[in-house]
Amino acid sequence: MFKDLDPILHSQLRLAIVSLLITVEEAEFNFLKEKTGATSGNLSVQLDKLKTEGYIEVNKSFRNNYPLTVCKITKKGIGAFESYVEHLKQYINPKNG
Amino acid sequence: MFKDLDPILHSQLRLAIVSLLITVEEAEFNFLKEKTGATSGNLSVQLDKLKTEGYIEVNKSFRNNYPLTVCKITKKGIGAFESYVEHLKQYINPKNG
DNA sequence: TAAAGTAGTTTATAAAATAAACCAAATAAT
DNA sequence: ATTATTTGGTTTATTTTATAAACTACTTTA
Repeated sequence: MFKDLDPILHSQLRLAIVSLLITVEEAEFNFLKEKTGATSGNLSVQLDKLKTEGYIEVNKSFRNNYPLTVCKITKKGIGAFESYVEHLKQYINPKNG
Repeated sequence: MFKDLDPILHSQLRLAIVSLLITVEEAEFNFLKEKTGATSGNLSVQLDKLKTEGYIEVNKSFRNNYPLTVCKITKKGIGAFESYVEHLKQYINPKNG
C-alpha cells in the first residue's frame, strides 16, 4: 500500500541538498551550507553519501588558493528525487486507498 | 530557508501510521500492521512514540478474549501532520527561492 | 611569526529504526 | 489433560543514521 521512501533522500539535509541542486544545477559547498543551515561536518558527510549513491557529482578544485567543492546533480539523482516525490504523495495526500 | 521537518513525522512508518489515521479516524493494531507492512515490534514502538508525543491516543482493551489496541489521531496530531506537509512542500517543489 | 580565518574531513557520540526474542493468554491438536 | 500453535502484542538488542566535536591543511592578516 505505501511505497517505500528512498532512505537516501528521506533525510532532511540530503533532501534539502538535492532540492537545491535540482534548481541550480551546480552549487558550491558554502552555498549549500548557507542555504541548508547545516554544519560543515554534517554537510561533508551527507554530500559524500549522495555521491557514493551516484545522486550527485562532486568536483574538488582550488580557487584563489582555497579548496573549492562544487556539486552537481546527476540524472540518477534527478530520477531518484522525482520518484521520491511521487512516492511521498501517497503519504501526504489523505486519500490513500 | 528550509523549515525543519518534525522528526517525529519524518519517519516512513510513523508518517504512514498518521496518514492512515487521518483518513480513518480510528484503527486497530492489525489494520495498521497490514496497511503499513510493518513488523509488530516496530509498529508497537512507533505507536508508543506517537502516543508519547500526543499525536495519537491508544486504547487497549479486549475483544473476544484477545487484547485489542485501537489508535486514534488527536487534534495535535492532525495539526502536526498538516504543518509537516506544508514544510515538506518547500523541499519537493523545485521553486525554493 | 603568531593568531585567526577558510574550507573542509574524520572520528566519536547520540538518537533512531529495525529485528529478534520474549510474554501472556487463548485455542487447537494429541 | 498436556502439549503445540496462534493471537496480539511488548521488550531488549543490534544495526543504521544523524549530528556534533575535534582535527587537518593551508592561507591571510596583524
